[in-house]
Amino acid sequence: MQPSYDPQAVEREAQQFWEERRSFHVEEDSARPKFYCLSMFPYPSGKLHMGHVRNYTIGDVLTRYYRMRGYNVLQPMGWDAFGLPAENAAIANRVPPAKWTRDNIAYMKAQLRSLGFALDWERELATCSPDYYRWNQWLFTRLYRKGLAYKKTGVVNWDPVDQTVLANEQVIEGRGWRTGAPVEKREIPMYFLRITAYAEELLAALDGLPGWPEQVKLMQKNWIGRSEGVRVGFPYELDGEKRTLWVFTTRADTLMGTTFCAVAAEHPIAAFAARRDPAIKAFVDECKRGAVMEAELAQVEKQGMPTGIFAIHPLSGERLPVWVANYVLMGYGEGAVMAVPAHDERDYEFALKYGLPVKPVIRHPLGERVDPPWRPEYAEYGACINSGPYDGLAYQEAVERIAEDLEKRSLGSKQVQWRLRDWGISRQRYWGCPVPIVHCPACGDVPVPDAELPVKLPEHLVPDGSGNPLARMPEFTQTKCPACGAQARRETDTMDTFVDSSWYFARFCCPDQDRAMVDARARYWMPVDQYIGGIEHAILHLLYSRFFQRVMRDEGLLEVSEPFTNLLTQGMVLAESYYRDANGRREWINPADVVVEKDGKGKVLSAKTRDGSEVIYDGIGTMSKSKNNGVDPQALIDRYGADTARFYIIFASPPTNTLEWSDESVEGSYRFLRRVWAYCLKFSGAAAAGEDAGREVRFEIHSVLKQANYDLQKHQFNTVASAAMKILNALEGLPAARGPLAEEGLSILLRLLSPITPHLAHHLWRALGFGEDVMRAPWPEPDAAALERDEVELVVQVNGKLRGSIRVPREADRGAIEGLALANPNVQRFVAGQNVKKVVVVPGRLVNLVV
RNA sequence: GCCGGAAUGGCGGAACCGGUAGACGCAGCGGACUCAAAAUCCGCCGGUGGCGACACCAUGAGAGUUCGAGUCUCUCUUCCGGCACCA
Repeated sequence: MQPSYDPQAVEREAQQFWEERRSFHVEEDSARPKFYCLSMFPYPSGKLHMGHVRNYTIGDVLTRYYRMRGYNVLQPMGWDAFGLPAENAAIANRVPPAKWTRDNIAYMKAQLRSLGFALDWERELATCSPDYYRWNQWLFTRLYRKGLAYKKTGVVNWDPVDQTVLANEQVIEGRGWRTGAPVEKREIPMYFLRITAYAEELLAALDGLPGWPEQVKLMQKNWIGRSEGVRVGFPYELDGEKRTLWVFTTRADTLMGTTFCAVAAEHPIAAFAARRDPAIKAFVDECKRGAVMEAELAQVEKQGMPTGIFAIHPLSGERLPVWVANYVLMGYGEGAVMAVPAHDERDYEFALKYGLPVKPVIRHPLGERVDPPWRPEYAEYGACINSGPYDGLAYQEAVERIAEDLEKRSLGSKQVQWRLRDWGISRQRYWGCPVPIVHCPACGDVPVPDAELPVKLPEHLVPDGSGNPLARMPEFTQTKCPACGAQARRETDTMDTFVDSSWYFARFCCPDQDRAMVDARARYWMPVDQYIGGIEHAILHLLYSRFFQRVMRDEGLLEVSEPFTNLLTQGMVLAESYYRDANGRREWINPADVVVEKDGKGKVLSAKTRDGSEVIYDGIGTMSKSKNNGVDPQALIDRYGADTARFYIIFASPPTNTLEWSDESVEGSYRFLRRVWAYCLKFSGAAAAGEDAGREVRFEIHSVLKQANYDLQKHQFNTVASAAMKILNALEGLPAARGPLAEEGLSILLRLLSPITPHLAHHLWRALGFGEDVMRAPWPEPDAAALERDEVELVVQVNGKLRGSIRVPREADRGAIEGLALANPNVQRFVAGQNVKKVVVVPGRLVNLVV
């Protein structure tokens, strides 16, 4: 053995060993249980960031652990390679997105290799490859023919100066990121996938996912948003023509309290009113300005205008004014609401602002009156009042009766409403998968036939920020109609990159299949047994993938309905940020360049740059370019090696928590690995002693191992790293450097470490002669005999407060325990002269005397 | 605004079913080794009081359930993630 730990040499040697043996290549094998372990594939943004390293380290720990437990483990890797950043880079550097993307992939792949992940690189795929995206196109044409893909208008952010559609991310405070021009909403034709057709199933099936975190299931449930209510029609007249204004409500019991109706700015009534009244037109135009983000819309001040149109209450016959209001969303329900100010907070605020009547119709916990300010009790359920024939009815009954009465008049019925909207997949961008449609003047929209797929994206174009360069390329746009052969124009929109990532996990099972989207191998590997990725994907990506899995199932491509059996959502990686004032602007200083001074207790006194100028601490937050607080994983690997990086990331925090970066703790992890090396060195050089003392040490090692195995099941890997430290501490306490117990303990330690620090464990396992390949050794299990004890320690409490402890034989009965507890001198002090009313004995833990 | 989380020493975290709060590590302090430094090793390390045995306080804040609450219930505060075109 080398006298000191040289991570670079150890890692080079281990990686070479694995590569020569194709250690991570797997095939279908019916003799062993399969385990498909998948981490979310990266967007090739340039270089790995710490979040990637964390994600893939967690996945790798699981992969290596399951391998050692005897599973046939698939862990693949690929590239989510289409997307906006490549176009931004193209605009900035005048490089084609294809080249930029492929260069990034090459660099990041080398980084992933240097981290020693047990990845089957023979399955690598990139979504920007025609071999991959042709199956997006193929599936799209199937869905189009089934009506599960269709065209309608959708709303986009429009930059009037660049004449370009902007992503939400490109809208900064309501303005275009490059032009600074106020962004407008614009309606354009787009293709949609009918995810709502699967809403019911996507919701119901959440109950069958015990391996998913409750919080994610709850978020998806709320996102899908099933609500039962009543669709209500309010008749009105426009230019003498009879029409009905439809609304949806979950509170039909409050229908008699409706004092006005409100419609979204995009609603036909608003459009009509705007045509005859310039003031309304100005207001509607104002509502249509600004970006499409819901978070922004929900926070603007509630505003509205009367349209001058009146609708008739379907039951009372009252004339109700119809308003346009900015808080009504066109995308949800009917784009119109019945307003019941007495029992809805938003309606109440609006009514108060514009002097509209408030009519209480529910007896709420505070009584029958509704007086300002708004109280949440006003919205609670209660018996109907001021509601004519419905007076006295409770919620459920009132809804039934009102729905019946509406149905008799053909002005409503009970209905289920979903919050989930169909998925608009058209993007007016270049670097994406072309939508395989041809527009023919005679035949309309014609899907591209299978034989002509893929519709290849030309790779040499360089976008400039205005419009889609594909649209300016006649070689691409001009084509023949596949149906009639006439001159036709090819669609230039590309697909949302979420389409690419909604089925890549199935393609990893058979990436070389060129005749079908997936084959029988996908039926062997799917579903993914363990999926690992950021919590930020809890809704969109995971819901789209569940949708695609079902679509592919219904196409006969896959058997199972759920793509991911178990889900682990990792926390974000955070870092401190520092800035100094540079002429009124904040100049962000990378934490690596900041020297922090602390007081005797470790509290931060001051922070300075290396050249001595004072900087201001801005707290802890996600690593971002804007705050210049990113820690480059490469610097870490170069300095300490991959194993230290991996160990630190696992040790610092449980996988689901945020991880706060600390350079000092990295140093501590490195120190531990050096200690492991030093101990092994001492062990290898020592003569074997016959016996080493230590029933206690053996008990310690095996109980730590037992706990570590339990923690692995729970995916609490930080305490597994702690367990490795505890075992080393225990071994270092042994009198002899080498003996049977040292040997046993070391073999446990190295196997326990091997999923976390695989290179080090690989090297030491071989160097100490335990075997050829630690990955092929069985996972260590605690020895029941080592865990047996004759005596146990019990804590003694008086009235729940700790007063002492006693040692009792393992088999001691209640009476004996009670006697020993009372005999304890300190316990006596607190019990003396008082009646013991009750004695609680928790076996193996404590005795509580209640006096 | 709506939906979902989180909060424990100076710091990251541990505490399995409601049963010894602070495992393991970082930082800090003291010491050994050294000409010196680094590295390494040993000891201390939530707060207050006490020579000490020990006592009291303490898991974001406030209430509640319980023999016993970091853990369960309610209210609140702060921070984080998502909100459909960032991925």
